[in-house]
Amino acid sequence: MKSTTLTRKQEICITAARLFKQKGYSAVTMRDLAAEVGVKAASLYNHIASKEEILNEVIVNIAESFTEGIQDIRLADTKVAEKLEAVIAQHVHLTADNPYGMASLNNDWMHLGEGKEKYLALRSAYEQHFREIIKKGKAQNVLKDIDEEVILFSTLGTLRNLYLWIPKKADLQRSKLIDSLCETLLNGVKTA
Amino acid sequence: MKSTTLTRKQEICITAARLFKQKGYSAVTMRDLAAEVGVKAASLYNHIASKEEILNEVIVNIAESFTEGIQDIRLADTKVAEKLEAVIAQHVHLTADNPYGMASLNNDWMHLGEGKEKYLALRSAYEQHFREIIKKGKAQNVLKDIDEEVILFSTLGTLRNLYLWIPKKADLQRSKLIDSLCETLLNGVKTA
DNA sequence: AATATTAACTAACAATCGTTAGTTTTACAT
DNA sequence: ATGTAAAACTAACGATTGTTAGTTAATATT
Repeated sequence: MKSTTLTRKQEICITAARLFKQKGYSAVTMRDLAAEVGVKAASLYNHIASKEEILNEVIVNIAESFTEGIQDIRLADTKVAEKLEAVIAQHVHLTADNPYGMASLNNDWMHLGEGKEKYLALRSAYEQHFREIIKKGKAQNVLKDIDEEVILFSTLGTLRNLYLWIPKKADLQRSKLIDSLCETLLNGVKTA
Repeated sequence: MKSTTLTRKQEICITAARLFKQKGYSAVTMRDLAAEVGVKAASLYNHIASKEEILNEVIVNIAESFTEGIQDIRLADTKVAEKLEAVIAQHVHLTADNPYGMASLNNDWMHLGEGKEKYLALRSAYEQHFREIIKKGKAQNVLKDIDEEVILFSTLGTLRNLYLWIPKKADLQRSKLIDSLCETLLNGVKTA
């Protein structure tokens, strides 16, 4: 049943993600969501099992993309510098493709029910892959001798916030953004 | 009535901030908060006017500290490089002093009522001060010719996420953290 | 000791929450 | 045209929400 037209379920989840970004999961009611979809609240349950399932749908798919992506990057036969650039590029692409979902992933994951453990495992795995790339970079003297955790969370902090301002700068081309971010994050903002 | 012992109102707001970080403003009920304070829900209203007032109390004070601080930094008679380091240091200090409040400020500001405009004004002012420092840095060739907005939001992205991992790395000394962050954010992570 | 104030309590309110049941409409295959 | 399945609807449920009213216990002031 693959097609270019969206399933009603997909439409519900996409609309939900947009509302979740605006007000957070807990503040979005099924009646809010239904109104935005153009339907009564009860009708949503012809397509989804629960509010929580929507959140699962929104979050877990993205989390899987991120973790699978960085695993591929880590295992690829490339230099550390390229890996880091690839990680940045992946963040830009996945965020630009789904900025609303990224908001839920960042802010509403704690409201996941049965899927929470899976999400947390994916996040841990993601961070671990990232850490290993950084370790390798330090071992090869490609990266400075700065605390690994500082490098990790500093970089990740910027990348995890992309969802907040990518939508506001829609004019900025992805490739330009990726280049600027690589320069900023890897080489710094100060002149030599 | 200044003293080292906390007002009950302060105790409520501090407890609330901690819960807000865990579950978000909307998901924290007055009964949750009351239980954590060790009191019945109705008793909270002897000290606060509404749930919303608590959020105001938590957020607006911090926002004022940030904006006043960066204004001072911008207007001070210092070099741009020092200003940037001061901004980073301010973020570390204010976040370490109140990581829970920072979570609310980042994630729950949209639930402010009457105080929302004030918050948004403070945030805009903050970003504008930051932008001006960056502009000056570029004009003086202290900063590279990278898109101002990329520099601004990249740096701010990292700093705004400090609340997430400062509590997890309580052992890391503030001065060490500030140094590492300055190096990472300003000079980058790659070796020359 | 008597009084006034602060802050706790119980009980309940109207509103809203996610969700279910039962019914009617829509759309498509025969 | 007819039958079937998908998806909409109305109505309502029990639970929970923020908050108020009224009362009692504790604390401070005179």
